Amino acid sequence: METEYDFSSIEQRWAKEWASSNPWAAPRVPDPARKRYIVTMFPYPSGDLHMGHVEIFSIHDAIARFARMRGAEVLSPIGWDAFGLPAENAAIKRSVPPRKWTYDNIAKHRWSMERLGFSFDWDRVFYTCEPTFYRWNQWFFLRLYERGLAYRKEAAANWCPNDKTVLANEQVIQGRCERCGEIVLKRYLTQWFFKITDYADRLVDDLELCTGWTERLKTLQRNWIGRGQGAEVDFRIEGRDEPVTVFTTRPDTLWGATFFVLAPEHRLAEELVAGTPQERELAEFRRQLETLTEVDRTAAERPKKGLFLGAYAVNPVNGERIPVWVGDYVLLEYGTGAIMAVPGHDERDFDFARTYGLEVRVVIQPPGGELDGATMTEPWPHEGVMVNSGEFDGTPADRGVEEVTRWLEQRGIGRAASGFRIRDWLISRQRYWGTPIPIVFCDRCGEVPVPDDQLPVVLPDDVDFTPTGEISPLATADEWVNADCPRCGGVARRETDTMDTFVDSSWYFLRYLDPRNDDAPFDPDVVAAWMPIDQYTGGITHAVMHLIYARFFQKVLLDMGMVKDPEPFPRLLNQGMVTMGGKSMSKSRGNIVEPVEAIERYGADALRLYMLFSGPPEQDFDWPEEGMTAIGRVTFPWLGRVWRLCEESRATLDDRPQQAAKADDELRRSVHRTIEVVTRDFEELSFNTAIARLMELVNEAYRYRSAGGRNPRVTRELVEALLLMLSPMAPFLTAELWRRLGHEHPIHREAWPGFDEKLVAEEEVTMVVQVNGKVRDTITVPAEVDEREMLRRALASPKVQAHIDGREPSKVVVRPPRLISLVVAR
RNA sequence: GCCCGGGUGGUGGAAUGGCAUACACGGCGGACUUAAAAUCCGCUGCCCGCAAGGGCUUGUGGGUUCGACUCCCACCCCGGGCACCA
Repeated sequence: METEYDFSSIEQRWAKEWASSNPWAAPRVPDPARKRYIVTMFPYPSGDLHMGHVEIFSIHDAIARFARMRGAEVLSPIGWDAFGLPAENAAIKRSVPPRKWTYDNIAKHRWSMERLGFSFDWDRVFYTCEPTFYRWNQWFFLRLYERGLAYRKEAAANWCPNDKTVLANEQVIQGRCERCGEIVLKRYLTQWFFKITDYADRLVDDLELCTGWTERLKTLQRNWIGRGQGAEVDFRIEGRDEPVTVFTTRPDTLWGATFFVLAPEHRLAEELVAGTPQERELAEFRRQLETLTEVDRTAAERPKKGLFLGAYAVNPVNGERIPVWVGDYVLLEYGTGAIMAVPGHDERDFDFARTYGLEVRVVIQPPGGELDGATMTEPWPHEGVMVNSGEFDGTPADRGVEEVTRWLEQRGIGRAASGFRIRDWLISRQRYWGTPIPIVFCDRCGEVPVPDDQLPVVLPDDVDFTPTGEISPLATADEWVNADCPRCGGVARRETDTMDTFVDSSWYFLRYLDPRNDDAPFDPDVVAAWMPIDQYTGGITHAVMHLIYARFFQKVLLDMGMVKDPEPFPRLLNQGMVTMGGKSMSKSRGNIVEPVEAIERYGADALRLYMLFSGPPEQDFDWPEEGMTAIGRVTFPWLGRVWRLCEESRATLDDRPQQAAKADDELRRSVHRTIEVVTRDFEELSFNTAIARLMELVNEAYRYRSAGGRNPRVTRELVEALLLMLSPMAPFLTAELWRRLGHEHPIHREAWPGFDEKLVAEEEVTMVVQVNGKVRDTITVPAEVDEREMLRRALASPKVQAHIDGREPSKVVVRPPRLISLVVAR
């Protein structure tokens, strides 16, 4: 027997054994009834792991290990999201090639993961910066291209002057670069997009299938996609043949449209003014807008500016002639870039109308109100009854929306439609360390996709990757850029932008299932056997980036017939952030806490347990200033208690008599009750309470021993159940003690303990007696006590008598066997 | 402005409408020790009281109920998302 818990040598020995044998390899194809695919968002390798990683991997690993013990065939893979900006930035700063920097960090990550005992299937590891992975990014790009889902266009793009690349909308947070915080500028560039807007409806609708998502996350995604339901209406412009369509969520207010507004950048605007006195004014108007950043242009209090174009539109519902303006509050990218303005019932149109002296007309009267367009000081954007609207007068506005839409459809001048806030996904990046886009530009054939059999387009190694902001670094690699046109064999140049790294993370979880496939991204049959992911874990920070892109990808693959599930991760646990002083840990803030010190001082088990015990997984965890010493006060001493309990039980396992004392019996009951509750805690991913229950059990075992309890069979049962339940959270200590108990079979292959129903059922319970809603006494009663007996015992209590004071209860509520509530008149 | 999430001891946190404050940290006391550490055993929401006991308490105010941290209504505060999106 060893009284000293020598965590360091124990953990290092087991870590070494596991690293060399990969005990957690999963089968290629699982038994469908028993499969559990459990994935945690793969890390980006900058530096070592930090405490956020430790928390999420500890949660993930507890889930995986628990599932295995319950008889599931578990796949718990890991890989690295290895392309991306930080590698380049670090490389520029220290003149180390990005590849080397990345691989060095992956080595650190892997060492820490093994040292922390995470039970990943190491046979399936891959890095996204390897051609064997990214060639399939290129392959998918070509499939999207064939379907018209990947396209190139000139548009105003978000440009980060610090990172010298464009960004997707999702990577711009309040006008600033998600990565570096720099204010984002607008630049007109020709860029590649994925047509995620084609899937916007499905991305909203299928949130219904994400049953294991929090409301919070679903709201985030709904807000981001921003679906507005309404109608499209066709307006004729005087002197032009083809109509102009507008989008509105309020077709019921159509009769109140008193002018028509185009986005300043709208093509139609320049066509309308061509050759008129307004031509120069419009050019000037546009020039002034261009100097504004997105932040300034959308600033809330900025007064609206507009310009009358001298043209007129015709309102299709009443034939009225209304002036056409451009207005800086109308966005080209939303809806059709053109609106019907209803100043009586829209905040922005009202402001604009008052600024330029345009007519305000009331077509919705609020209940009891008598609005007057000439004198009202604010619009009425709420419900009411339609007026001045021809045959619809008297219709309530909410019903009017539907009825007018139907009416428009019958006349062929409008139709039901949705507008979306989400924009197509801009995937081009003017940086080096990413997947080359498999397109060449031929002088004769133009834009030509690289044929499948010429993939991968390998990222060249010796490139000056310093971003200049003018051209992509790859453009300087002449030898690489110059290529033969796949179509005509003539002179051509490669596309020099690389793909957003979120392309990699949009399907990496499918590659784990067939990681060495050289003929296809994956075998659809293998994927069908493992998918969908049974439990996904990761941070909330990816709510509108990774988690939307990956869902989009999955739906494209569904349409291609490559996968069978509409949603990749119907069950998702968003663990909270690990912060310090309320701020998220980041390199630039210098508040990153790495796990090495904790592992050295207290061990991996103590650290893992500490992260799990600190609160529910989805809650943020503020790492305390004295976090290190907290581990030394909270979980480390308790592991010592477990150690001593088990080792001492081994020393006294032999010669004691085995009479069934009452204390022995009680302890056995506690063991079985703990198994019942802890099992439920694991199922609900409530690891903090699971640990609390195990602590209680250990406390009870100590009390039993200090009261002289020594029954070897009871002690053994307790110790074994304790180790089994603790093993998913503290794998090293439990593996060691399990072996010391004499087991040949490793604990991680043991079955999760079951409990005896008869032992869990209680013989005696504490009955609570309430008088007028207040607890006045607690009485121990047999579990099968009946209502009459409960009343008899309650009334026999002197404490209860003191409060009812001889009066007859006017009402008695009995909830056998735990509660009786008496009501007496005061 | 719209939409989510949250508010419980000194601290992290626990509670299918049924003993609020489990478990743990911290604090206080005791045992062991020449002593300290480690370990083991107790006590620890607030107020009144010598005590027995009583009163109060889950952001605030109301409501439903025999009974509310939990359900309903209104409000306050904190965190997050969206926001000139027609």
